[in-house]
Amino acid sequence: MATGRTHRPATRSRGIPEATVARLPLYLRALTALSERSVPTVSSEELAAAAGVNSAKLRKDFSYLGSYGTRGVGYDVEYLVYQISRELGLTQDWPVVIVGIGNLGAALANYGGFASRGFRVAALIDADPAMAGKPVAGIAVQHTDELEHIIEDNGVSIGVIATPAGAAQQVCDRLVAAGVTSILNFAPTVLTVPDGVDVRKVDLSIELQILAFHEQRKAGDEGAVAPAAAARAAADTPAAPADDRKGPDGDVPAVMPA
Amino acid sequence: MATGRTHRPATRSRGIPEATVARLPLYLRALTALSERSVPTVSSEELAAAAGVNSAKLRKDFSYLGSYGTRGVGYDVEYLVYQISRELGLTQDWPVVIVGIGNLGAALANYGGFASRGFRVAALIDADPAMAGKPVAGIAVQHTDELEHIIEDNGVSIGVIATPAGAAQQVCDRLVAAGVTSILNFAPTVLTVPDGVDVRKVDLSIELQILAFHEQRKAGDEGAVAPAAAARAAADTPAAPADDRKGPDGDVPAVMPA
DNA sequence: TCATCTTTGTGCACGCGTTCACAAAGACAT
DNA sequence: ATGTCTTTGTGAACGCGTGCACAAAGATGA
Repeated sequence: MATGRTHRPATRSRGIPEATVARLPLYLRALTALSERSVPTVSSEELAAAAGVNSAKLRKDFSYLGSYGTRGVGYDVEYLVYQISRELGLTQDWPVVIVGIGNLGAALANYGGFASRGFRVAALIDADPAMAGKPVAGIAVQHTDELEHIIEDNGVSIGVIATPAGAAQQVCDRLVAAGVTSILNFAPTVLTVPDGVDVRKVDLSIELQILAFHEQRKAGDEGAVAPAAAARAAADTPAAPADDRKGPDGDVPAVMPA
Repeated sequence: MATGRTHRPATRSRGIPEATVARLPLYLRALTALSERSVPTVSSEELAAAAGVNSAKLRKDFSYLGSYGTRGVGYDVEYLVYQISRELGLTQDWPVVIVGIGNLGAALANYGGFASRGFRVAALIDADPAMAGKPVAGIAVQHTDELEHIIEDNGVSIGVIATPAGAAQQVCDRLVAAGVTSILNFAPTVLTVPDGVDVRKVDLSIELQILAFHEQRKAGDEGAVAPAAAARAAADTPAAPADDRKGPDGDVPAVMPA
């Protein structure tokens, strides 16, 4: 099917909106699930529901790819999986290094999402000499001294930073100097990078704070009657030393009291 | 200094743009750092640089809070820390449950970001009976059977899902039924929730795929399709990680509202 | 008191993203 | 072949977020 494609939109690739790019992985996931169930085609309506978005938005997104749906029928699942994978650059193998093998780093190393689609953990790097050689997720941890070496030998262009905040910028600088041009930052810090380097950040505490904002607003709107949460939360609050203390959110937390 | 604050705008709380809310935690972090260094006041320019945003944007953001800067001087650090904390609802203590204590769940439980500002891990929950009673981050893991019990007893309104994708929706349904109205989802699935429940998702594989897209585009721009080879060519600026000073702009926050 | 200087707060314009609504395109049945 | 029915692709309008640029506000000094 879809053999006689005269030519692809090609030049269109340039202008894919950022918001659309951010949704492509979502579509890809839904499509992959359909593919595994051997569903041949899917309508924008169905796929949109599966991806949790608006169908008009989905169609517009696909239109940027030079979408190839069939009116009256829908989209060919396999074909779309291929197109999106290609567009996202997942048809090639991306070696990735993870720096900072603490709890989070180890969790990331073990995360299946890495290996599943186009990504390969090329190395795990940690500053602690005691970690060197220790296997995590089947890969021996290497010392930070090897960083530049590893990046170059493996042609790594994507790095994941899971170090404490205090070390993040320094690690970032070294990664960039060694040739990394895309960074996924889990450390709660603002990273400064030269032009041409992409940084995306994942920050748990920020996400929680945003939720807290909305949660508070809900409680206020409802006159504090909705969930039996607000009332309880206020009354309760055991011990906890003068929480006036805002720890340096950067350093590895010494497990909380309680 | 800046003591005679007469009254606050109060009613303004309603109309804070979502984009602004998402940046408040960023400002708060920068301000907290300043506070620890006992810096009394800060200008929008300085604070913006520390938070990695545009100064005009920052001023506009603060204006939604009914900002209280002093022209010709800047903002009072302590006062602003308090205002933002209050706006985000961090002056109260939010009990949080983490469901799914695998690698990621354990990492989250150990993460200092939780305890540092207004959040308290009320319980760790896992479906594996073998995990029950086992201490993680100083807290004994409880079995899923206790979920509803825990939520109610502790007045929990925020839940974190770190289970495998397959279990996420079911866990989500139970959390919501028990009274949770805000969910932070780490499972790679689209969660369906009733109106009034907020869901924010953190998805590693999506973040990586977005990076891969840009990485591929960089490589393509350079002419060849050599993944890391071309990348290195672009980043051949040797050393000098000193100060390339460039706003980390051009990239959007990691997660957007579902 | 007045002039000058710094920095905030915001009106305005612009661009991006979302959504609606519908014409065009194709499948399918007769 | 022709008509009907389904679903795509997109033009257009709208709303939100961003950044510029400047007037207003207050500090500071003479």
